[in-house]
Amino acid sequence: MIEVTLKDGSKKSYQSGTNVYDIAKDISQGLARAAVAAEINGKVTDLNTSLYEDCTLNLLTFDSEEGKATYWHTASHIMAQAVKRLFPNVKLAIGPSIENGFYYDFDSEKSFTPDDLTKIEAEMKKIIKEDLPIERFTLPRDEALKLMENEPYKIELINELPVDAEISFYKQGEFTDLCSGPHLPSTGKVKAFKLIQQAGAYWRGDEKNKMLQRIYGIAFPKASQLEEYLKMLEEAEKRDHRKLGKELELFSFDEEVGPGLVLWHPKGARVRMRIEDFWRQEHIKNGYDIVYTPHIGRGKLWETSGHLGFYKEGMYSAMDVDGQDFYAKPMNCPFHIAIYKSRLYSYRDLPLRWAELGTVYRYEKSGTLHGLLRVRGFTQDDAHLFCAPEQMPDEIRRVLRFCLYMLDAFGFDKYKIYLSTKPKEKYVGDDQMWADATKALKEAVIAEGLECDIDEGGGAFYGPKIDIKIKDALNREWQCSTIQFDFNEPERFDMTYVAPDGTRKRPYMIHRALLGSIERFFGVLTEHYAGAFPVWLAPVQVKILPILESHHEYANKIAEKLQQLDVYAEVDLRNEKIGYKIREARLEKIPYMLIIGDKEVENQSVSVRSRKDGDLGAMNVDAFISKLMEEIRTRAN
RNA sequence: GCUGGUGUAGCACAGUCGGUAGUGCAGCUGAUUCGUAAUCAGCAGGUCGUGCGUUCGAGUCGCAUCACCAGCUCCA
Repeated sequence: MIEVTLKDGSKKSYQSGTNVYDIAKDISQGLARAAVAAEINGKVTDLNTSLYEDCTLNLLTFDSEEGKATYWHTASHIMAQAVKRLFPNVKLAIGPSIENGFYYDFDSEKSFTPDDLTKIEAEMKKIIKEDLPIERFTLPRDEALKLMENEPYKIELINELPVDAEISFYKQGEFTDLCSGPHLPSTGKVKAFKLIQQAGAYWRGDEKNKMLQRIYGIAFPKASQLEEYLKMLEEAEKRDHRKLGKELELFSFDEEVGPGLVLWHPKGARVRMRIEDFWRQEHIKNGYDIVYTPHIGRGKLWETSGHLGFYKEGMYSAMDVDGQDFYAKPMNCPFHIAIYKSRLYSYRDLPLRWAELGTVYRYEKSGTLHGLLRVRGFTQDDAHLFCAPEQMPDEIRRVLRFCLYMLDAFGFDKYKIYLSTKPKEKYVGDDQMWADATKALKEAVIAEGLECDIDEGGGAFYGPKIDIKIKDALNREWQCSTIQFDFNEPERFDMTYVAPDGTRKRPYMIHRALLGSIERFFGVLTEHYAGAFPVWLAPVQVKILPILESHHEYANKIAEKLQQLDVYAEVDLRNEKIGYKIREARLEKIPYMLIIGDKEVENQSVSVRSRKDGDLGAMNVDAFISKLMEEIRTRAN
């Protein structure tokens, strides 16, 4: 007999060799039905694992992260089995679970059409109905290779497994796949599923490799959960900044102007100006100076900076100016360095913090453009910090704190921080510099009580960096803030400062963007607020709705008063019913509506309707104004 | 750039078997003078993304191209 300790701490005895699934049934039929995998002594494994020793056992349901992963992984195997049945010549690559569902990559002569996906779905339903038991087995390497002799990608994977690795397979009916598991006990466990889309994907994510056919899917234990998920996607679509940008007249693209080139409409520009005004104010408060630099620069500059060597594919081709090459800037740094180089700086002048809302142009592959989130011309909220080595750790902490303050001001409380360290091969600067800089970055993150993912070797060749990514409506991460060391350019431009001992020393240079690019930031911000910007950012902050023509004069007077206070106020003078005007103002997501009728004119008051709380009743005009101004001043969310 | 999909009025969409285009909203005009999410009527609006081809005839079929959408790769 063995003793099994359950999650709640209770212990039960079973015959050695008892299957986990049977234990689940012994605990309760409901649990057995809901269980998808088991955690034995902390290790996630199949439900039909037999136990031979005392252990702790935790039964995982779909609700757990591991449970979902197992469920989706099995769904991907079912899909692969269906594809193999329908298209026997297709070769299998890999098919993992992902954050939202699963995919499987196939090497197929033809790509799958939407029609094929329907057929595959039908075949999957059959496989689920067959309720094939899923069995795990292991093989020694030579036998494993023999078994997979017709699957070249699997051969490649087996050959790369460490010598001592256990090579496991999962078999369901006629279908066997190399897989470490775990899996559901049988195919019938998968209930509701849907194949979402087909897409091309390079083998191992490398552009140089063959493009495979990937099919994405999602699965749930209940049909209602699938429906809910699909509904959630629909809801997310409503928050899409591209859709809102059109509806709220914030920005547009024009085919004739060119892809990835943003046209900011008056309403979008109003929001942008508020962002930029705030940004400028805060930079001045934080010890920055503002600089302005040109949009193009001589070829020589980009040669010195190294951009023509390392970043050429991101730059637009040269324009001829009096027989010389000039390039549109993909980055602002060489110009800021040029300002630095215009005179001699002493250690007493450091640190220097120079910021610019610098508009840059970068060539992005056509397939990567995405609304405001990836464009070809954008304005970075750029700054460069030049400091002495001993000032560096302090500067990093400062800039990180500033960064978090900015994100917080815009209501972002969920983001992910990545720390990228020295690349394995190509890099500049000595190891000590890299170590110091990386340490400073890491300590700054820790000092702020935050966590970060380490992207080992993911730094640029010129220095380590911290990136902060924010998620869009569909949960996709977009890099906004970035703090990057640069060991390259100070060297290339031979930047120096005079040290206390009179010698020339090389300053540390740090690139940083807090919002990233105004375009991208505005895009994620729009999705974050679902277009309902807080009062301080709203393109129309107050809309005044007179009921009758006789109220127009008073309404205009209030609008004027608000405009004098730098408030975006509009009056709806149309000959429409009040309900209609309110409906439109609501669709425009305007934070405050002032309804003006006989009563208001008589009492010199306004009836306030807020976007958030509805009808607030009548209010003295000055009382409303001070409430509004306070909300703007505090940038209430 | 690659794989697949989409492109019809300002916006959201319909358009059968190939027979020269419709609906709703918005717009304009008129009527309506009204208190917290849509008053009524009339009018106007389109080289069906663009080009070439097949056909007696193309929004519809084929090819090319541009743009957009999802994903891959890349990145603020």
